[in-house]
Amino acid sequence: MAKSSSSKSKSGDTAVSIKDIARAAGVSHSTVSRALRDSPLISPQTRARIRALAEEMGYTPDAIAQSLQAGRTFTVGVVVTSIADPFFADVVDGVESVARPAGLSVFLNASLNDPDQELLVIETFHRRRVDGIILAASRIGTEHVERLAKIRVPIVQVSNQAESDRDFLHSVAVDDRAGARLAVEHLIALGHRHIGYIGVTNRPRSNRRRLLGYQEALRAAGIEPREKWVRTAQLHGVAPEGDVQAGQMLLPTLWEAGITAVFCYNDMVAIGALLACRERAIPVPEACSVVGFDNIALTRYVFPPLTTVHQPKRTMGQIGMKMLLELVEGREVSPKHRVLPPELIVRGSTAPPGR
Amino acid sequence: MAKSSSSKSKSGDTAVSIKDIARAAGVSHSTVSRALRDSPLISPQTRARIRALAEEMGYTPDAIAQSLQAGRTFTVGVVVTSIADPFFADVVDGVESVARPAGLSVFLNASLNDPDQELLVIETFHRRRVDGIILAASRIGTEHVERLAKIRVPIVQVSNQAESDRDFLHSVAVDDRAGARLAVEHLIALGHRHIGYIGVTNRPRSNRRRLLGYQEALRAAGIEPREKWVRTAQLHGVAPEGDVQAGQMLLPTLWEAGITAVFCYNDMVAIGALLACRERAIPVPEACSVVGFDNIALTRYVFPPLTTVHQPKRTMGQIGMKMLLELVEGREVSPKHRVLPPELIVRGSTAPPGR
DNA sequence: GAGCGTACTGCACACGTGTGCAACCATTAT
DNA sequence: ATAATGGTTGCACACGTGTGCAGTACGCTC
Repeated sequence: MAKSSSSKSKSGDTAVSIKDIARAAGVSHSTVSRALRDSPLISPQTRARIRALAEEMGYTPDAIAQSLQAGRTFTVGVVVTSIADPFFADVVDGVESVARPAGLSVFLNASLNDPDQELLVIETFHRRRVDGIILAASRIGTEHVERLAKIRVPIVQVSNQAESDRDFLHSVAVDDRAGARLAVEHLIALGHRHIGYIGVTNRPRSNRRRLLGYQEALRAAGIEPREKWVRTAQLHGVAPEGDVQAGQMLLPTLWEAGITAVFCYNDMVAIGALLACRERAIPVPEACSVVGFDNIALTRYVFPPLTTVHQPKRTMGQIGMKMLLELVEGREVSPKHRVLPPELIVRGSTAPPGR
Repeated sequence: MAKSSSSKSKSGDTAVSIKDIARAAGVSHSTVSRALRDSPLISPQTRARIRALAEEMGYTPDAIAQSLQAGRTFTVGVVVTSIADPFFADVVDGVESVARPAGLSVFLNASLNDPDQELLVIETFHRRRVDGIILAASRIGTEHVERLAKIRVPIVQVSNQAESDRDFLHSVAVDDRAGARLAVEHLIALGHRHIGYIGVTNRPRSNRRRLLGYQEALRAAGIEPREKWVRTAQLHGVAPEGDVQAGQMLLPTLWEAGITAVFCYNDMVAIGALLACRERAIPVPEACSVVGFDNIALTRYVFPPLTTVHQPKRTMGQIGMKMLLELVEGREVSPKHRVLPPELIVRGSTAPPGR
């Protein structure tokens, strides 16, 4: 049996098609197609016979041909800035965990945080006729969004970084302002009055919102924000490398400006701040409290464990993919923009001021 | 101009095809096809006219139809155990960095470290007629490898975990034994004589090889390995979560067995060991040295920074993808199995014994 | 002006799958 | 015995692209 099947499959270099099965069974390829798709038009006997034959000949349906005829490919494209970024690794993991059981395969590509590259990748997805696209941390601004509109494909953005609320775009993101407020209110509750913020420029939207939340929390507590408490790193590349350096380089100036606590754009920046404190022998959290954002796995393993604002990264990927599934099926999705609540995670890097 | 093009593209819900262009230009679709592919058969004037028309109508070639006719899809499939695992994130990043410029799109799927799931994903890739497959940390053993052989697709394994050196399989991996020896020799050179090993069961091949290198290094220094110095965690799920717990739970028994240093299967296990030491107030590295494996980004940010064995993860992904490119083009690749040298990275978690 | 060559274009088929419609066969009812 | 009915099956086309081959038109040469 194994011998006969192997000798049969060896007959051609290309895979067996329904035509091959049809020839072997002495029927037309239409009959084979219907038999394999459980059409009621086919008699049970021939169906069984053909299915057995297909099994024996090692038939695997050609998804390319099926896509061409059906007008759907059952694929989605995902664009991230960097695959190695732990934030997006979690998001993609969530996306994949929903897409795979739904029968959709996912194309993954990196944009390297470059809008031109991002458009190029999207163009490739369009050529491949993906059924939908997920853009993570998209930099596509108002100037290029028209090109997206021409592609008649559902698009869901996750943590998008450009301000262009066009009607055909859907999105899921965490409430950055609320998250920042949580972090800063926590520090204020501990007794801090001199609180800094370390930001970045290459994720403009979330950075601005977190800065806004930071300022709101200060004002709500009767503290007037000071310019010298805020430092922003000019970054252009992809995330993980530069972020740590940013925190490491910018903390000292804030420290000299008299802060007793610092809220950082994200966890990697906070790690950099932690390293800077260690270099300068500033005890954390005794002399300086540090708060991050994102709650990546790393935060549990550094010392002291990092107090941070949790983003449900995997869940965001799952929700985004579920929204996309709905859109692909032609259903309306509402609300078009999902904003998830952040959550404060208190660990060891924050304490009352001790200066 | 923008108006005319939008009105034209609005005419149908489906994308414009070369037939639409042909109709608009008053030629046959063959002429359009040739014009767009720069065939010398087409006169420069008609070529220019057709290209302009295609541009104006917003034509994007249908990769599905091209794949069907060409018999190639210009796609590759990548299977990893978990996308969220930082090790594979780096590998996939390397794969993608080679595939994208080469015009190949990559399908990414998770196997969750389950051989059945892995075969299922491979089956999907086969249905989609990918040109090649990359298997990371594959668990496909000798029993299932025959099913792979029937798929006439080039396969490259990265850090494969099953022993089945079949002729059609290519691979790239780091030299686990040499890496383990580097780590243990480093500890011995520091003066340690009581050295433990914490292993895992769900990555059997590399675990066995690292254990072997550990034992070899001990014997080469005249130290007889003791059974109580070796502990192995029974794990089944995906990596990042369990590994830390494994290190955390197994270090104490080794400590009580009198070790002054421990070599861990990988960095996450080592992090767990670090956490256990902190819980028990065992100073690292003064009382207990800790060495990891992989050199993931995390190791630079924990305290103390982790001494570890570097694996060129991104490079491994790139080399694997380059091998696959060669195979896809029909060229022979030699050697079939690339074994890369590891590198010892000395940081702050190792020091002379102080007990 | 006939013959020839060159430059260009269209016809028809291929790739693998799915499906509307017609045709066939067998069984049953009249 | 003939017609009607219902159950199966095949023909032919579609999806979008690429290409071998035949065919057309034109210009050149003898």
